[in-house]
Amino acid sequence: MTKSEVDHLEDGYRWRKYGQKAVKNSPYPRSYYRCTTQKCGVKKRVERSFEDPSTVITTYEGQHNHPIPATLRGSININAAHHHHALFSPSSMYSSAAPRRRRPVRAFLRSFCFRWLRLRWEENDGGGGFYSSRVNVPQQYHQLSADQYGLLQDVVPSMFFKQEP
DNA sequence: CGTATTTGACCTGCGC
DNA sequence: GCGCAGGTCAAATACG
Repeated sequence: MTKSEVDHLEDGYRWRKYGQKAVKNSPYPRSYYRCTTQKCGVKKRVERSFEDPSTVITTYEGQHNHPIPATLRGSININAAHHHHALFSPSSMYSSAAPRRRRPVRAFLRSFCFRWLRLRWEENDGGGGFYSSRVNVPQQYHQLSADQYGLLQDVVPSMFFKQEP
């Protein structure tokens, strides 16, 4: 979920739109995209929240079997960082004070973890919020820079979501 | 021209 | 079955 004026957020990959449908009980349509890289079956859905029209909901399905296209590497979403602030997106990897300076991934993960925990806490209904209070960032990710967001996207959810019995 | 998007038709699963 | 909702196809269209 991302606060954004624009519907389609730059995430480092190339997408081709293949459908759009009306969503019941919502004035906003849902768009369907496929990754344009051959043999990569990743899809995503994009829709605007009808409870909170200032946020867009992007749902990814599958895992990319290829790196981020070279033409987009290193220039992800720098401009968009001024217009919206994602809970977890490439734009949130750049500090607002110095948008063009990349933050180390480990620092980014810490701040993301904090925001994520706070959000879960705020919306806690007593039933479903599972979380870990500690984040162990695998060693191999310490040296990654923000332009390797695609790799992070694959590992971050498994680091943060801890299912409790 | 080649490539991406638009958009109504089509398909599929599900509840009744 | 039937109707609805979600998901996909593909011909037409737009656009560089």
